[in-house]
This record gives sequence, C-alpha cells and structure tokens, in this order.
Amino acid sequence: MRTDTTTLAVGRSPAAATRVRILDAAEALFMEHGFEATSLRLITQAAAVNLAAVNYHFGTKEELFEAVLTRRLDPMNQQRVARLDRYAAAVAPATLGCERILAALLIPALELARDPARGGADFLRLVGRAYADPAPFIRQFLSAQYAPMIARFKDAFARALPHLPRRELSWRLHFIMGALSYTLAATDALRIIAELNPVETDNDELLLRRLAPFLLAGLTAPLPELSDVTREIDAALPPAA
Amino acid sequence: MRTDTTTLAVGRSPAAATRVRILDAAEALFMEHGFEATSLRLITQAAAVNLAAVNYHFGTKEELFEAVLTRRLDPMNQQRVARLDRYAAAVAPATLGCERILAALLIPALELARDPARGGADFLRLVGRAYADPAPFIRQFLSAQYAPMIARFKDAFARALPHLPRRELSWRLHFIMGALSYTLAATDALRIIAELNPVETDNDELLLRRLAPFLLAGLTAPLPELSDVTREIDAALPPAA
DNA sequence: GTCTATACCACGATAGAC
DNA sequence: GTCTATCGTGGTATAGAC
Repeated sequence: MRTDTTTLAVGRSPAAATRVRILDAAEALFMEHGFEATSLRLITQAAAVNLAAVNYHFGTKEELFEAVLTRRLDPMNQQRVARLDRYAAAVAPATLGCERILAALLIPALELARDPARGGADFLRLVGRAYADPAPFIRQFLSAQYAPMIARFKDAFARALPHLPRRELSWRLHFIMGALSYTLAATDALRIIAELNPVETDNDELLLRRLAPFLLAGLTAPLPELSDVTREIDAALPPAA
Repeated sequence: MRTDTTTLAVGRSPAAATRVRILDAAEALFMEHGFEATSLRLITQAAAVNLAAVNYHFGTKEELFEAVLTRRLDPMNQQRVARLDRYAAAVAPATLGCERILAALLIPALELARDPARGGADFLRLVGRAYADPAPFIRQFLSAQYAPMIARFKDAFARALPHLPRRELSWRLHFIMGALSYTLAATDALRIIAELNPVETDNDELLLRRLAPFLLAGLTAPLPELSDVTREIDAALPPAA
C-alpha cells in the first residue's frame, strides 16, 4: 500500500524511489502540457517505470495530479500562514496593515517562483491553470487545500479593514486570488495586451511586484455603491427581468 | 464544403441545420464539462447527427471549439468597441474617463450574461476557462480574437491616464482581463473564500458590479515604486541570484 | 509489498462506400 | 452530404512474477 514517504524519499531504497520518480516526471510534464494533455504512458516512460506503477502508487491519474500539487502547495501555504503570524506578532494587537498581510500572501509564492528545485515559476503557472480548471476533482481539491490558509488571511484583512463589510471582503479576496492565479497561469497571454512590443519575458518576480500595488488598491477601494462604474452600468442596463 | 452559414441557419434546409445543431450541442456540453472532458461522441449524440459530421463541417474538435467561441465572442467584442466609440463621441476629445471606458468593457459582457439565448452566464464561464487553458491553439485563437478590441481600449485608457507609463498600463490591463476571466470562470470556487457561509449563488451581474470598483481602483493605483507592498517584498527578499 | 505484462473499453480521426 | 468501419492512443484494472 502507498507508503507515506511522499516528500522525503532520498532515494536509498529503489522501492520508494519509484514513487518519487513518477512524481518528478509527472510534475515536469504537467507543467509543460497541462493535465489532460499529458498521458500516463508519457509520464511512466519519462520516469522509466512501468505503466501500472502509477495505478499502484497513486490510484488514478487524478490522484497523481493531486499528489504533485500537494507536495509543493502544502509547504508554501504553511509558509504564508507562518509569515502572517510573524508579522502579527511584531506589531501591537490588531494593528497589522493590509500591506504586510498582502506581502505575507505573495512572498512565499515569490520564493517558490525562484526555486527551481520546487518547480519554480512553471509550477506556479501549473497551479494557476488548475485554479481555473473545470474538472470538479481539481476544484474540490484546491478548496480543501486552500481553505484554512484563506480563512486566516480573511480574518487578518477583516481586522485591518474594519469598515469593510465581511461579504465585500470575501468578494475582494476572491478577486485577488483570481487575479493572482490568472497572472501566474497566463505567462504567454501577455501578447494579448502588448501586441507587438514584446514585453521582456519577465520572470514572475517582477510580475508579482507589479501585481501587488494593483491588488492593494482594489482591496482598499471605496464600496461598490459609490463607484461611478456601477452607476454607469445602472444607467445602461435596466434591472434584469 | 463548409457552408458559411455560421450564425444565420434558421434551419430551413436540413443540411445547414446539421451544422447549427452541432454548434448548439457542443456549446452546451463544453460549458458543462469543458473542452477536453467533452467527447465528440457525446456531442454528436446530443445533436442527433453522425460522428463524422463534426469532421466534415468543422474539421477537428479544436476547430469546432473555436467556432463555438467565435459565434458569441465576435459580436460581443464588436459591441464593446461600439459602446466605447459612442461614449467617446459624447464628450469633448480626450476627456473620456476611466469609469466609462471600463463600463464599455463590462456592460456587453453583462448583457450577454443575462441573455440565455446566447448561452448566458455559463458561456462567459466557458470563455473564462478557455482564457487560462494551456492548449496552444486556444491561446492563439483568443489572442487573435481579442487583440483588436484590447488595442482600442488600451488607447482609450492611455488617454485617460496620461501620467501612467504605457508599460504599466499594459500590465494593469492584463491584470484586469485576468481578474475578469477568472471571476467568470470560477463560479463555484467561491467556497474557497466563503467557506461555510454560502454566499448567495449570485448571478454574474452582481458579481461584475462588485468587480468593477475593484478593477477601477487597481487601474488608477499609484505607481508600483511607491507601494508599501513592494517595499515589504524588497525587505524580505534579497535581489535574485 | 513492489512491480510487470497484458487486456479492456472509450476516445479522436479518417478512408471509402453510399 | 452522410454514414460505417477501422486505426492508433488514451486511462484503467487485474493476474501473477519477484
């Protein structure tokens, strides 16, 4: 039965090494081609293991995919929460600002992005894509994976923005995670925006540095009732039937 | 050969009707299960046509997918540009504000979202998912589909925000399209944010009304050099190797 | 426990008959 | 224009070797 040597597996025993070799090969191929477009036959061939080994160690292709994500995501989300706790401990109670909370959310992602041993920026792109995948198993998995971390950050933001209704905060946090995921996922979609001038294929680091102020402004924006855009929408669209 | 009765096809001749029946069935099934997870056998069965009819009328499954998107997206993007032109004509030259430009971008999407005959909100979700799809053919198709529209809006925003460097504007427009796409795509991912309290399964209309102020604030945010978040990132992360 | 060989059915695509 | 037959490849399951 599936030994719980998920991450350690230094590769002493060839037995445990099989599991890790599959994980590594699957990660690289999923990053390159996506989930659906990557066949188990390609993965097992790259890992130099038998096709049935995936079924034995992970069950299905979907469970293999979840294992690939968990291996990197779980530590990263723990780092996010740990950094949030560290920031909170360094200031007076309930005085932690939005800037540092947002930084606690982004910095561990940046650190992962510049660490090739953990997949680097390509792995974050994989996560971003998974975040928008229609497959129910992916959505459920990511929900469970992110829920505790998100809950912690939502509480922190709620304390930093006491005037903002909880409901509104939920939406804005949703937009933030969406913009972050999409930004990471759509590396080559930049051409949609910058048609000809080939923006230097920035590493995700610079990208996140540009994203942070954008997200911070949206997070601290006035309430939607006051916005000129919604007034414009109201003027153009009569109430729905 | 593929008759060019893409949209009309009122269904007089059974020949043209086949093409539209495939289009309708494919649209519904792609919306429900996504591109890869929808088989041609399921589509042709739902459309009550032969399996090979897809190959005859559209070529490949990919081209069928593009036809499904084009049928709705092309008119919507034309409406966006038309509305932008209308707004620009109503004010003095170079005085069109960000609010109305953003409204021109969002209102046609809202109109489509509340029109079941064009697929409604589910179709927008399909587009949002496609926007983050790793498949190269989808990215290329959407680039070509959106490029002219985006270019028009980028010019408009550039006039409204003369102080903002062009490069920075490109990034922010990228973030806006990302947040928009993701928000549309991740209808059920709301639970990631609002764990237990089941936010009313809002129609996309309310969702976009909440998104608009968020995007407007990000668009008009101070330059990244001034942000506290980037300073925080700088403090935590020494320059990359 | 770990791994392998192999069989199974569904998939996208196409050639050729009608 | 439409259909049937068929090909190569996909994920999955299992029987049995080490």
